[in-house]
Amino acid sequence: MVTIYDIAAKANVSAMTVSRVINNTGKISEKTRAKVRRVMEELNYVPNQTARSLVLQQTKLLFLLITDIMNPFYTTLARGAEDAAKKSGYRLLFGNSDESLEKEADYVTTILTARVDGVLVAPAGDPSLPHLESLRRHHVPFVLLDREVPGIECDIVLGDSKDGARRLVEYLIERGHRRIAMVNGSSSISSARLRLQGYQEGLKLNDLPCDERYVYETSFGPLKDLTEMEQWIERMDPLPTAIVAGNNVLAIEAMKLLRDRGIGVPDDMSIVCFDDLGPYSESEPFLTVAAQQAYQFGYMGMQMLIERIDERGAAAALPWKKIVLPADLIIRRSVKDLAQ
Amino acid sequence: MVTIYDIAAKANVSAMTVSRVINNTGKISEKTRAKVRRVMEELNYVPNQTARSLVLQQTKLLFLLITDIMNPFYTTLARGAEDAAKKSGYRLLFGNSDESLEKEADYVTTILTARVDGVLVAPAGDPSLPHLESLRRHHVPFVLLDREVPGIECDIVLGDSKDGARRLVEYLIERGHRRIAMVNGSSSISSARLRLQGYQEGLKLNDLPCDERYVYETSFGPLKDLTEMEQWIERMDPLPTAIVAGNNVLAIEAMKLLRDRGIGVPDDMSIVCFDDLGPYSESEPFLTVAAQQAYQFGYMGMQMLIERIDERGAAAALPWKKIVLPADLIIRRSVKDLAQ
DNA sequence: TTGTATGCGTTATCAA
DNA sequence: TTGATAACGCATACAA
Repeated sequence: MVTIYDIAAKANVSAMTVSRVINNTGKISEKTRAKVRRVMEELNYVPNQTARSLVLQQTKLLFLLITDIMNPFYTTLARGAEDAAKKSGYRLLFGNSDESLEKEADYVTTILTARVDGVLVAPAGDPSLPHLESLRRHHVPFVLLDREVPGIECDIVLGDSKDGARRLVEYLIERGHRRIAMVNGSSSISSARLRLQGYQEGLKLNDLPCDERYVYETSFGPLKDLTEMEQWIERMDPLPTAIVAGNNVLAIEAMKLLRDRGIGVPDDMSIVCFDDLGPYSESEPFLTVAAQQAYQFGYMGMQMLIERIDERGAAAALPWKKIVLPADLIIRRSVKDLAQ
Repeated sequence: MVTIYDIAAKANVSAMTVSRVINNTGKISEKTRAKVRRVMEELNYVPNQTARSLVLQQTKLLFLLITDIMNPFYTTLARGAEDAAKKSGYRLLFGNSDESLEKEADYVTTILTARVDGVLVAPAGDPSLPHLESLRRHHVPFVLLDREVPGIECDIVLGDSKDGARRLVEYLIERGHRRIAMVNGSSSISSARLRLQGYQEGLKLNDLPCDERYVYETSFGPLKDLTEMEQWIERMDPLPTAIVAGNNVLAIEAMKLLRDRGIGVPDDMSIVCFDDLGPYSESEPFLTVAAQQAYQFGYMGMQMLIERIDERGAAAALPWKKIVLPADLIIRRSVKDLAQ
């Protein structure tokens, strides 16, 4: 490996002079600067970030941990985070926890040992608490995305899940739907809980009963086994006329199951969901969604994180910030108007 | 930061003893081992990978560079790479070049300075050559994915693009299509070139003319501006009865444009494409595709990479390996049978 | 404007 | 079975 000493020797200067040229610090004569530069090019020198990090105690590396790399919500969010990080001269690394606490724990280890300067985390759920405490204990600044974790105070970017879910339900009710079911993510996830609350609130505000057989709880993540959801659909009698899905993945999976049973959307069943579908949002049946501002989640979260890092060591710590982004109701064609 | 010396002091041993406990090397009495372990827990010690990498000259970190994090082909591939890396005790970091040479160059810098042990690269295209040469010059083992780059010899996992494209065309011809257009990625990308060749070959084998006005070249990546593609569609006279898309992104975008002009799929226009759509493969209109084994790309590529890393320093270097994975033709419902 | 000495946290080597 | 010392590649503080 070519080191700063190799450059120094070949350029007839000290290692320090080379270091100064690399970092543009101190005063260097143009002549030596040019000479050093030339030798660096010749030898294809690349500074060893490992050594640099060791002495500087910072890596200029940020980390984004998402829970489902197959979900357009998170990939769009990743693009936002990427752009914001780049703008501030940080590099960004990704990790994918797959909604698994175990993998999340693994990534926390990576993060800790890699000594990244900060982390953007979409936690797997409430049980992620020890992972976050671990980050906190080791003074790794982090910003939470999309999900709150009871027991930890921190900067966070959230969507207005309750409001969004309520609006989805009200939209359905306005179109004459009375039997509205919900398929949702795990209740150990704050956003899932809020979406359920919003759903229930929407029903109550319109004097509709909350039949718990119409609510099915599973995982937001990549679903391996759909037989349970299938059974749920079969058990519902009478069938609902509409289903609210807690996120886009669930909506897609539910639609597949319905289709397999000859139940078409929107003719035989209406479906709405949280989160848009990225590039696939305009595939039939043009799902009506409460679209979260995925890109902004990443972009604003990253800004908060970098702010937090830059102000590290400041006399008074800033109070924790919480950004709540509204969801946009995008009306497409997955809902049948029963009121006509 | 808690260091190995803090542990050593509190446990009344030397730093070396602590190091041995951490790494399970050398002979340690059970008593001291237990004592050291206890102190480590107490102080929440996490080894500093930065320091460790500096002395060991290896990071146990692998890198996966993809070109489009929004594309299910790459996210599925990423899952495969992740699984294979984990199996061998490596950690995996992701980067997203967005089909941009500039961002790719940036990530190469990250890779070089971060001293990762190896890289899986889906190159942006032929102009990626200098980036790969840079990796080679710095002895960073790498495996190419999905695209060849003329001028560099290395391990690589490819799809059989030419064969897949030809089969897509032949499928269309069998169903009575005669005017078949193609929208494709940049000709600076090997897989795009091969898909074009496969398309042309399919036509020629069936004595159909290759009208160059029926071929439109753009980018595989996130498309910002669709006006050019729109103009291409308008210019074609007569309209083709079918379009072959060089990848899934292009198929989706083309479909949107067609739909906006009132041209329905498959009734007014048939569409097929390379690459499946992940979770959205069963959205209407159920695209017929030449599905690549995305997960296998990642999994096998990662295996080759790790093999290469493990055998570094071996007397005789292994010859370069090339894996070509066939594409599976998945028939769904985006093609109209004109032959009936 | 340039150079010397030192330390970042860890492990390899050799000695005890 | 344990410990002292040096080294990994770089930047800070101070000296020249």
